[in-house]
Amino acid sequence: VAAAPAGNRGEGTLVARSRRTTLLDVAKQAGVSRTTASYILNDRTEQMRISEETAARVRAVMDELEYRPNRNAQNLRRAQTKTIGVISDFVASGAFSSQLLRGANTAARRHDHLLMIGETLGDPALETLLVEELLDRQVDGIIYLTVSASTVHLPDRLRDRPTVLLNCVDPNLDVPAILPDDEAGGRAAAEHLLGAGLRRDVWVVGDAGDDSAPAGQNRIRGIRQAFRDADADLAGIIECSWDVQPARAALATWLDARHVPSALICLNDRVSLGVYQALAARGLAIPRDVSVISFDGSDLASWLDPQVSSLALPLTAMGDMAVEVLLNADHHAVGPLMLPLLLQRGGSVIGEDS
Amino acid sequence: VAAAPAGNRGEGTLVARSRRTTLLDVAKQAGVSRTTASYILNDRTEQMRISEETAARVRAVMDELEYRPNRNAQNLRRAQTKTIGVISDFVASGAFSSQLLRGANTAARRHDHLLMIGETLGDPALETLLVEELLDRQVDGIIYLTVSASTVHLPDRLRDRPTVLLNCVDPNLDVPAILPDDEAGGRAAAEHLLGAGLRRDVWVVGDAGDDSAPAGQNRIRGIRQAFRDADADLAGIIECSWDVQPARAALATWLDARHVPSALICLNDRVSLGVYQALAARGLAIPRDVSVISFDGSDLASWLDPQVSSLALPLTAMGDMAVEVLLNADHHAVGPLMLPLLLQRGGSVIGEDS
DNA sequence: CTGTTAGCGCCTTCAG
DNA sequence: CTGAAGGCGCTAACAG
Repeated sequence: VAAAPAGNRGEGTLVARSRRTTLLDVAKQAGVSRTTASYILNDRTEQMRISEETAARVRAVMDELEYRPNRNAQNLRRAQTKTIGVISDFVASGAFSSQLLRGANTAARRHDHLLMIGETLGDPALETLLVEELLDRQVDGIIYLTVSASTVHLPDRLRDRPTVLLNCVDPNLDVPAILPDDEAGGRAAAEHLLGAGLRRDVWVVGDAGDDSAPAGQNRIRGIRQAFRDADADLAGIIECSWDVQPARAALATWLDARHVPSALICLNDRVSLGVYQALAARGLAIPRDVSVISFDGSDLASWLDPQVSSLALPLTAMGDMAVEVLLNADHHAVGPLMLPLLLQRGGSVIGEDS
Repeated sequence: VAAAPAGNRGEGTLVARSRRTTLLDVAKQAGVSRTTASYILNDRTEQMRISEETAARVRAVMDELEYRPNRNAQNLRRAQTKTIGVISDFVASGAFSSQLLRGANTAARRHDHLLMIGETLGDPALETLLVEELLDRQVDGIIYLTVSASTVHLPDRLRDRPTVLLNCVDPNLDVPAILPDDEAGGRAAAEHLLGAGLRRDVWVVGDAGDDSAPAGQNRIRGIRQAFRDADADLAGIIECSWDVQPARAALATWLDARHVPSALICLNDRVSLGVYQALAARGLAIPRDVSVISFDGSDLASWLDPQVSSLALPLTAMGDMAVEVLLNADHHAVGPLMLPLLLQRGGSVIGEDS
């Protein structure tokens, strides 16, 4: 017995787990043919006119034996894996991508799929590698997700595979893409202020960004539209990058040089935090002295005091839709699909009851 | 020819993608046997005494034909998949789990593995289902990750599979677990204050939590130890749950009833934000009037003004280590493995230069 | 180094 | 409903 081990693991590095029960085992145990068992396993009893009782019997045996089909065998045979690949630049960038993932995950579950993720960390070489890897594994489709830059260049290998862009677009719009409707969001934000009677001396905080990240431009365009439609005037833009410290600093110097505005539209929630800090340092109260409205609808929005009203990105819905589009192969419906931002009310706009 | 289609897609729903090049194609093209090609593919040329030149030739053909091995076939044959399953309760809960995932992901890459993730949303039924699903797919191991409760009951199906617990432990400590060393972190936090001469009137903000989430207890224990060792006294604990509003409210009422403390130890960064808000409302300056130190080292810590000094959880390192332990099958090294928290300096403690 | 043979577990004709 | 047969693409043992 002591000498046995060397012999019985002749199968290279193969794990010696006790052989799993196979479909043949089930068939034998139930006294039917492997063929029949297979049909029952795949719920194709009707086509083959298999009686309900034998089907039931076989299923009982499957339960009893705790039979589980070998996914790898199925995969090999069917050349598909009930798996969706996700290529993402930064999975770890906060709740942002996480929520997209959650949406995708639950939708995938609905269709009996699982997600396989690869994080590229913005490295093109790593991206190529991960795409290959995913394709090798015969994923049924790929979701290309990005958090930072919104305009991307889709890897060639994906051109002829089922692919959906999530939170980004490709210059040649020949692939379905799921995006937030920032322009409509901008309109909604502005209309919310206008509805509260804030028609003048309203400023945007944050810069428009460049073409590769058009969210800012779109939001601002929507804001301008709404003001124009209401015959009101957007006072201007206080330029700063979209983060806490820059916003804090920019608003502080701006307040030194100017006056107290009636309302501020912050291009994201982090900017809002900076704005809150700068206003607090001046002893200005929100919303009594200044109203604030924001974008993103992240946790941070609800942490501010008072909570900032924010147009929430439909992240989970976007992730969800990405999977649906991918699996329903509505590849005819190419081009961007825009989901609306939803106003998440806080108490940062005058007249609001939080 | 017009009648052909009905016949040639007899293979059910099988996708009709032009047949990929197979290992046999490569072998033929290179004028060697399939066997040889296989050995070369798997870098086992030495064992089989295959000449360098034929190996090179075959590899050249592989490149030329853009040959990629069929992972499903390999998987079936080898009964392993170079894939790691991740079971997580809430992937979408902020940067927290995301960073764990990032660490795991890069480590997996190092070993040529990919991650497959299942989010249970805290639902036991869904958890069971996902575990089955992952096991069906023959993942080489599973990382069981949790964000909320730290003490979990590992699904039975995982007992006899390679498994690593990430950020949690199982009551029967028979499975490797990766955890942050909160007690040492607590000591470090306290020592940082003590080193700044803050020896009295130091309060903890946040409650200890229950046994299922021992982070609070551990941090507090560490804090007490350090104070005891320094012959100083921890003044007490201001109880509140670990979130912004509760902390803000608790500290506000506490300040009403008491006095201005010399320093506050916040049990996480969200509590710090609440504390900052309450102090600001009283016109108290940080760190001039009150010093603050915190735990987690999240983005939020760097957003505060001044940045709060925080003991950062080693999240990516934890994710990384989880994969390493899993793949190196150091399953002998069972029981918890604790990684240290690192002080991330802000400017919230008196005498610190931010 | 080659060729053969065998099989991983499953799915799908096709002829009973 | 059955049984036989073929094959997905790759790996491995074995006898040349």
